[in-house]
Parts: sequence; C-alpha cells; structure tokens
Amino acid sequence: MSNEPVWDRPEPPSKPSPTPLSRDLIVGAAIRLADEGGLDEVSIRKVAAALGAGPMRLYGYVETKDELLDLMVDEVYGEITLPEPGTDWRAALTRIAHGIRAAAKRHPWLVDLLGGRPHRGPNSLTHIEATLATLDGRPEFPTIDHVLGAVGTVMAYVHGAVRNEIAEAREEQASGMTEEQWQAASGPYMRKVLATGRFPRLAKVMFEAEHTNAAAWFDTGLDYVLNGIAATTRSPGWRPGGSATAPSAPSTAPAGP
Amino acid sequence: MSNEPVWDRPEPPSKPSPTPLSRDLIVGAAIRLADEGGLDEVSIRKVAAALGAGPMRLYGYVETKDELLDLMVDEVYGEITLPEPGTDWRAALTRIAHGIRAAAKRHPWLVDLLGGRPHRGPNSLTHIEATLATLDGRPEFPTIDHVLGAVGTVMAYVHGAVRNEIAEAREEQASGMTEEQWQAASGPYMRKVLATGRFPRLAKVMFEAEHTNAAAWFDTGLDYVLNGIAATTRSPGWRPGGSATAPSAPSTAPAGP
DNA sequence: CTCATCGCGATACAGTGTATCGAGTGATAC
DNA sequence: GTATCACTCGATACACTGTATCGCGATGAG
Repeated sequence: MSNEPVWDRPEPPSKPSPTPLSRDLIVGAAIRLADEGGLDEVSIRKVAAALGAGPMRLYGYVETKDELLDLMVDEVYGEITLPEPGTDWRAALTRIAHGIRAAAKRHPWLVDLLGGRPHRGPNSLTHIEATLATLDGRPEFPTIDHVLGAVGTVMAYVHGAVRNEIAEAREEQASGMTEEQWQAASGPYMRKVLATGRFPRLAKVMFEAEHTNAAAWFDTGLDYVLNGIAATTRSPGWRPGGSATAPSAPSTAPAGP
Repeated sequence: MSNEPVWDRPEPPSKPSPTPLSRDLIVGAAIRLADEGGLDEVSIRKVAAALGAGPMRLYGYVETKDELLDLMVDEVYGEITLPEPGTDWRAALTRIAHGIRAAAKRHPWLVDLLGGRPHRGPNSLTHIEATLATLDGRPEFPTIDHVLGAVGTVMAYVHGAVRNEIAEAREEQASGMTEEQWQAASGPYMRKVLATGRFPRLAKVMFEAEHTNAAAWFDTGLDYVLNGIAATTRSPGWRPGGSATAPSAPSTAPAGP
C-alpha cells in the first residue's frame, strides 16, 4: 500500500506554516484586504487565506466576524493622532475632525462601519475621552452636558459628511473613471430628470456649483458647526439637552456620541 | 405507474397564486420585513416568499438586490412630508430634519442605508430639491454655493446624529431589555474600564449627563448647526467652499449632499 | 386545434458565517 | 525512551445568501 516513495506524496500538512497568529495580525490582514478591495473582500475565509491559515483558525482569536470588524474600527481610531491637551478648543476639534476624515480617506470602508454600532474598543474610548477633554473645563462649557452636546454635534456632522463624501467618491470612480462632472458620470438618467425642469435647484447645483474641492466643503460645514457652538454657548443661561426647537416625539434612548 | 389516485398527489403547481406582482408590492413587502426584523430579514428569497412567489420572480421587477434597497430608501423619502414653500428657512430645515429622524425611528434600517450611496430616486430628488428650495432665493444665501453649503451641513449632521442615535437604541434593546443605564446594559466591561480612572470624562458622561431625551439632544445639535449657519452667513463677504480652517489633503471629489 | 411565446420557478453555483469533530502534534509524566 | 494527555488546527458540514441558466407549462395567436 505504501510502495510509493515518500517524496511523491505531498508533504504531510503537519506544519505547513504554523505562523504564530495573533489578533493584531488578523486585524492587520483584514484592514489590508479592506483597503485594497473594499469591505466585502473581508471574509473569514479570505482573511485566513491571506495569513496562510484555515478559516476556523481565526475563531480562536475572534469570537465572530462582527467582532473582527469592531477591532478594525478600533485599530483605525488608534491611527488618529490627537491634539495635545491645552490646544484651543476650536483648533482641537478641527484637528480631530480632519483626523477622522483623513482616516476615512485612507480606509474608505470605515464609513460603512462608523456609527453603525457604538464603538467601545480601547482606542475608540481614548479617542472620545480626549475629544471630551478638549472641551471639559473651559468656561464656555460649564457642565458635562455642554461638553457632550458640542462633541456629539461635531461628531455627528463629521460622520455624516465623511460618509456622504466617501459614498460619492466611490460611486464616481465606479461609474466612469474620473469623470469630472456628476451628471456625465451618472449617465443619461440624471440628464433626463433635469430636462423635465422640475428640479431647478438641483440643476443649478450641478451646473453652477463648485465641485472641485471636497476638503473645502468639509471645512465649510465644520465651520458652520463650530461657529454655531461658539455662538450658542455664548448666550447666557443656555442649557443643552432640553431646548427643543419644535415638539418632537419623546424618546427614552440616550444620545451619547 | 400512475395507480395512485390523483387526490393523493400534490396539486400541480400550475397556478398556485399568480398574484400580479409589481415593483411597489415588492418594495412594500421588503419594507415590512425590514421594519419587523431588521435589514437582514430582507433577502430575495424571503421577500419573494412573503409575496407567495419564487425568488427569481423578483428579478423581473428589480435588477439586483441593491436596487431593491435603493427603492426602499426612496419609498421612505416619499413618506417624509415637506414644509410648504414660504416657510421661514430655519423652521423649514428643522421640519425636514425632524421628518428624517421620524422616518428613521419608524424604519430603523434606514440608517444603514442613508448616505451609504447617493440617493437618486424620484422621491429622494424631490426631497432634496425641496430642501434646497427652502433656502434658495433668500438674501442670506445669495448663491447656490451658499445654499448647498448650508443644506449639505444640515443633512450631514442629521444623517450622523440619527445614525448614532439609532445605533445606540438598537444596542440598548439588544443587550438587556430596556436597561435604563448605558453602563448597566453594557455589562461589567465598561464598569471595569471606567474603574481604571483613565476615562474621567467618559465616567462623568455616564454618571452625570442627561440620558433621557434623545429628541432634545437631537434638537440641541440641530440648533448648534442652524445657529452656525445663521451666524456665518451674516458675516459680510463670506463665501462657502473655499474657506479651509486648516490645510487639508486636497481632493477632487465633489461633496454635494 | 396547433403552434409559438413567454413568464415562472426549480435547479445550480459560488460564496458566506460558523458548529462540529477527528486527526495529529507538542508537552508532560513516568 | 515511552506513553498519555490536552490541545490546536483545519476538513467537513449546514444553512444561508445573490444570481445565471434553462426547461416546463400555461396562455395567446392563427
């Protein structure tokens, strides 16, 4: 039965490459895959293959795929350099916002995960702790509610703006490589829609508006938000968390950042 | 070979229920499923089954699953009532923001889709056209760039805020039914983390901050943003899209809403 | 009545996350 | 040196997913 010479049989898989694995290695490989091919390049099988391991091996280091995604997000949070304490709060928040935007440009898949679920990894917690710290203790933000309101608002804006920006950039490079005009890339559909004349402002946006500098648009919105915070906190006696502009369905869900 | 009586054989599936299908019926069924069980209850097979049809039948009405998701989003945009023209711009934007938030509370899956890709359905387009219209022509917004900057900022905030709020509400009701304290719901992990003392502001947020009224927090942030827009546009000679607070990586991607 | 058309869904395929479990390895005990 | 144990790994399996293909069967036309 074993007449065949040993060298003809495939090497027993006893130890093909028992690379010592680790959570960090796994997360790193997953991030690399996601950076190259988007989030759906991140599957347990593909990450494992990228590490020369069987799929099931990963489950020794990671409970579930969602946990792996959480770890990826936390890793990216760790990349974001935080402003040193003592910086002017506007400058500090601006730096943080730019840091998040830059991270999302480096890792476009981040926007699919940002805000999708609460981030509680160590880097995420340090990040938000530092963000809160940039406002805490300043006279403009006397209570933690003031701090939370401002930080939550800026973060909400940043998340939404970055997500929109990345989504459009993605679609732009998906349909028609580097077409500079939105309508050209979007094909005849938008042209037909606009031709109906029922969307005059949309038409204006596409034909007249400035479409070249996403970073500047981001900063414009960020300035709006920061100006609003500065202006509002300047009003004496103002308190956050209780001033509803219009009645809205009450809810018991907390709205932390 | 055919000795068995006919009534013992299952009825030939000639015409079990050839319900006349339509895109609207499909989208409606998909929305119902998503409302009840979240987005991953929406699969081609399940939607088809809910309509008493075979899976492949749907592909006569819908090109791909992503298109179905787009149609769902557009349908929800159609539910959002728009302010009548002529309303004060702050009130109008506030109503629109509340409309989106209310829609997201009715259809929590919406936040997983909002901003994930550009929305170009008819309802989405009328929605944004109307939103632009609330600002277009006002003296505070002399150019379409001013309009776009303000609308884009408000939308970015709304998307981000709603997404964060829904994500937290989801997780709250997932882990520990109706636990009123974040830290209690999140189990011993957060308690341990906070016990290290390295996150004093986070601890303050969880122990001292107001956690009861998500709607009020949403309005607080919205007021920040609207105040910022009002304050900024009041400055003479200010122009949007070009004022970068700090240098940032330039980009060629447009940043429309 | 016959033929053609076409809508429908059964089947198939490649992929997913993950539970189970058997094999084989290393370390440990004598 | 040998025997045993524990444990790690990955092959296999299962229930799903989105979607391409294709053959059946009913329906409409002549």
